[in-house]
Amino acid sequence: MHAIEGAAARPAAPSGLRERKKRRTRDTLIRSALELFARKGYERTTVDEIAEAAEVSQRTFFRYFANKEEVALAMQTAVDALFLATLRSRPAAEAPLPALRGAVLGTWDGARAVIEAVVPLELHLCTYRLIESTPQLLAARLRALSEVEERLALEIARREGLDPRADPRPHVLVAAFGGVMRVTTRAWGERGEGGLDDLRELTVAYLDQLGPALAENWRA
Amino acid sequence: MHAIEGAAARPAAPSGLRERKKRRTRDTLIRSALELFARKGYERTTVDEIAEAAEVSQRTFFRYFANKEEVALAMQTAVDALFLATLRSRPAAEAPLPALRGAVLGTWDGARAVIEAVVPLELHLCTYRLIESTPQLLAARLRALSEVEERLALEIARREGLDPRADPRPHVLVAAFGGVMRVTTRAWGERGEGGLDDLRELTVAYLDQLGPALAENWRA
DNA sequence: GAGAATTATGTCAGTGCCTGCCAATTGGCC
DNA sequence: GGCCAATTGGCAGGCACTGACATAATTCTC
Repeated sequence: MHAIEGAAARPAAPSGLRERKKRRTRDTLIRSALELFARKGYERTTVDEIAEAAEVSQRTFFRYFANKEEVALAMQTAVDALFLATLRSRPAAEAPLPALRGAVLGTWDGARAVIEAVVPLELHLCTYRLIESTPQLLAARLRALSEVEERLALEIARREGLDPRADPRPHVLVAAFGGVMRVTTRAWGERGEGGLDDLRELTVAYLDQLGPALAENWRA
Repeated sequence: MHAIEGAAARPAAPSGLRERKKRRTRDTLIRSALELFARKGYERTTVDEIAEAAEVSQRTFFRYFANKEEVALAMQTAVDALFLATLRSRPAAEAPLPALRGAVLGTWDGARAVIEAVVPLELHLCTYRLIESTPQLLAARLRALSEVEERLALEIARREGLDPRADPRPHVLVAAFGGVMRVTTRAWGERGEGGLDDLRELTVAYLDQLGPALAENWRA
């Protein structure tokens, strides 16, 4: 095991006993961690507790996750990979912003399956709010998002046949888009309740405000 | 001392011997830390070394800064406060986006003075790149920026007489603006060399791409 | 199917960040 | 000088994380 592999890593999964066992251990670690985090909070949960709940040693935990943050953000990372894959599958004729918008809306369906294969959906929604309310986790999440944005920008540049070093538009577009997505997630989290459908709805509403917000006169 | 106070905290600084000594200790800690970080890298510098260089105990270090990240980002925090103050001093008639743009450009001048009162400008520029290249610092910086953005959004809402809970435009605008600012800083850092003037120039160039990047057809 | 090669896991010791606690020192004020 | 309040230092300890080595489990090879 060199690094954490995306959900769709290799074309044909080796799927020996070893691989399946590793996947099970990893999933168990994630589930144990998210449950403990939801119950006692992130900072009040020690890695030792997570390892014990998953019935492995602390050292093994750190062989699966580089740090405590990584296990907390594991499902978000999986969804990020799905989002990127969805964008790549968009028709080449589509303009950049509609492609991003379409990809984000198209991701929710697949995301549900990816998540529920590991943890209950309810627990994942709890984690969203946990991240927003835990400074250290929010910081780590924002950093991960900035890496996603970088890859999105490269993909947009590729689609448009541009050199991302020469033309700032891919990075600028993705930065603006990413900013709106974060604000959306945050606003959704603050609303307290609400499921994935509400988040989807809010996403549309906020993205539609991007044009008007940049307009000179808001009173028009 | 309850918390870190902005550069312009109280109307009349008490300025007793005690206060001056505290400020000197704090500035010395920042300078010592940034020098060590620039020389040996962030992770390879221990808090003990910083404290020793500033001739205080480790315990005292943690009375001035909540953690190691905070001292690394101290100057950026000061500039953030200046930026917010600059925005507040903008004419009320100005539209949101021009006000943000004007504030960011107007901040550079004052920033130079604020910085050089504590550390050499050159060292501060080094720190910018250090942050970009140190995962933990970048994460902390992004989180701090998201807090700044929240306050910016509230200020924009106030200027426009809007309820930020009801109208998403302040948050959406600031998120897009903040995203572009981060991309700008990043691009500037990757260019290797370049001073504050280059950053200012790049800021203008990137902000001007915001409209075009959101347009449907980039080939027009 | 037995042994060899590979890989995952456990144990242990150690470093560094950070905190609570209490004693000692220092500055402010009469 | 002498009292009060604030600052500081030292110490013990918890927790995140890492390197090194031994052990146990798979997979490979014949």
